[in-house]
Amino acid sequence: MKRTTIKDVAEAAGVGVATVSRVLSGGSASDETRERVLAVAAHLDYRPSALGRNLRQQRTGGIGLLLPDLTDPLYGGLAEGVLACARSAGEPVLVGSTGGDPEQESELIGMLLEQSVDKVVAVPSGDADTWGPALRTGMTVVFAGERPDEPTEEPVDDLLLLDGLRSRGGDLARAEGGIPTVLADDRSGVRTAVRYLRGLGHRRIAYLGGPGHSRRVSAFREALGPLVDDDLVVFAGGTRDAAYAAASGLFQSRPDLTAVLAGGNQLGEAAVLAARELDLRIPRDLSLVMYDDVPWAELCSPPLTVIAQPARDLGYRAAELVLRAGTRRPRSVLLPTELIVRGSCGPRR
Amino acid sequence: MKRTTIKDVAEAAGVGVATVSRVLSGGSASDETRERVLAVAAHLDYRPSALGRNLRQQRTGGIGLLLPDLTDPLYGGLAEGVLACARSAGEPVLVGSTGGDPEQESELIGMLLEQSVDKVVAVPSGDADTWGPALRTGMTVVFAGERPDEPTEEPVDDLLLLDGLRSRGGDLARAEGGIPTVLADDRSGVRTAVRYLRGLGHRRIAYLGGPGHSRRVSAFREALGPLVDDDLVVFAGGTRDAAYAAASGLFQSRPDLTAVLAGGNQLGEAAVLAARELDLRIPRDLSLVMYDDVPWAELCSPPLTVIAQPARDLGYRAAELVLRAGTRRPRSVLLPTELIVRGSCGPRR
DNA sequence: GTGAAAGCGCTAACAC
DNA sequence: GTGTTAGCGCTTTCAC
Repeated sequence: MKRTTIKDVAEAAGVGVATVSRVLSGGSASDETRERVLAVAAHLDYRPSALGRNLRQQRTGGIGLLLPDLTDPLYGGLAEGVLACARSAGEPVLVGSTGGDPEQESELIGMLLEQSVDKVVAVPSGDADTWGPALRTGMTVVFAGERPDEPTEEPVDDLLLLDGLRSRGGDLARAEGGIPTVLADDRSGVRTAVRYLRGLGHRRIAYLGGPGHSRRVSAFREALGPLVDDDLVVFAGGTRDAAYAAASGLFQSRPDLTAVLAGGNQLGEAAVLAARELDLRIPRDLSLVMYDDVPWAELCSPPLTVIAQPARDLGYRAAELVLRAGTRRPRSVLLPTELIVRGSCGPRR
Repeated sequence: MKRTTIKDVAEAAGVGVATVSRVLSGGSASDETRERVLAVAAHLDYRPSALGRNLRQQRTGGIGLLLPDLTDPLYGGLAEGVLACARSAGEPVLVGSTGGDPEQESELIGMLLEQSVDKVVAVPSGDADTWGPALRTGMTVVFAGERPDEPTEEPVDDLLLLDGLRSRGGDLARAEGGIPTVLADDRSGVRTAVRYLRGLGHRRIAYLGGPGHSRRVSAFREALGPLVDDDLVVFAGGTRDAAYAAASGLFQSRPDLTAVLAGGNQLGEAAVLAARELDLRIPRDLSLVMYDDVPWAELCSPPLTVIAQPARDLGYRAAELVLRAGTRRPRSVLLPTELIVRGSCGPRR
């Protein structure tokens, strides 16, 4: 099963390969030639080989997408966004699932490098060490949805708010070693949620977090101010089991808490399950706000009050950024979150 | 930012390029040379370019993955399976999301062709027409999770049951124009569910289906026998809205039905929502069995009784098949389903 | 306007 | 055991 090459087309059309190449990439050629070439190409069902082109041009085109887990609807949505953008640009997308493990992430970066993929959108799991090699090779990378935890998390508003609603000082790029990032506005999302909870009378509010939540946590601390109780800020590993264990442990050790903010949908799931197991009624005994407006939040009983992030947009914008890089100087972007009030929060009992 | 090539390594190691190539692909070389080459390669952080190799070898390697929607946890799980298998084989994966639209599917196939990807795993949306071009070009394709509807659906057990539990006559490959397929055992899954429902006393059982459900429907009809009521078998398009409309319409037009089998998790979601809207209590007024054991099924109230398909395995096995093709003669595979009884079904009232 | 030819990074013959 | 060389399919000078 031999593939039709540019040479075949050239021969069949009685022209040189260069002419075919020109015609197909919109270069100049006499109308007559162009027509003939096009006809022949169509007739032979010719498809230019991306392999040959890319090798020649020293750039693969195509964008890599690395994320922790395709099973999580948040990342699924983000992936859909990336795919949508890539498709409209005619670029193929190479995906890898890291399981939240920096080591696997590192391996996958290696694989992308090997494939000469030089544009990557990632929901990062590793830190600077993991991404160093990629950057050093000249990869264009854009982080989406999350960014690596930083040793010292300074409470600086260093992002450019989307739509120019508000321009903030500085540039995230610097802080990130030059990696543009598309994030949901966690600070505002968390603040809104905390205010809502406080408005309901809650004072003992817990944060149930996962890996990479330093920004959310700092926003949480900031929003809660002097009310923070460090024992009420707990972190779970990346797995469902770890999340459940953390939630269950938290609820058992601190029966005095009256509200929880779950930093992600898997954590929310764990919280619901753990609460049910311990016979804590939501929202009577415990108010719950969950990050991510996944479809089941509405089906849950009671329907869950959530902080919605624009999953798909996160991916779309990141892909845009990575494709535009070089043309436009990439800037980080903050996308708005929304508090969707449903039925999982009640007044402090 | 120039990439290190095999030539650089060769020069730095004082050997020819062929030697480097040999050493790196495990060919023969003297211990001394091998060591030196390896050392130099490591030192230069050399990564062989897949581009060069693939062009030379006339096969891209890498597998394409086409599915309707990454947002659906079923497909997410399937994708994870494919990725896991591909990774252990060191193959990159190119994904495309078709939105269930044959036209987009067709375009994406074209893109894969252009990339010289010759192995693809797909949850197909289109039919023989859509996949013809791919096959004609010599692509190895394996369908997973679903297969194109066939004009005449004959109730023949033409699949090889997994684990040799039971060997069935014939070979799906023929019926599918030679395309091996990895499916969940819908016949048995549906039969089990229907029996369960009938055991509970239900007689007016509806099937809420989506695109590509011909196998499930025929299994449903078979399991229900003379009890089938054609008005109780309804189909929705691929969107959430369509699913909701279908569910709502069904419930309103046929208040006499007492049980529903939703043929997919989005349909199940729609059914729960529509029932709630119409103030039908589950399971008191209406018993529900849903296809796919998604995480939220357990969080729903009441927790949903489901037919679980091994999403991840579906993908993993399909990837295995597509990678092994050529070596082993590909055979279609049926994976078992499981009825997980939770709280969404009750006795006929 | 068009063709010939170089060469992208790699592997597989083929010589030595 | 190792080096030389010829392409894989394509784009891109550079002559004509």
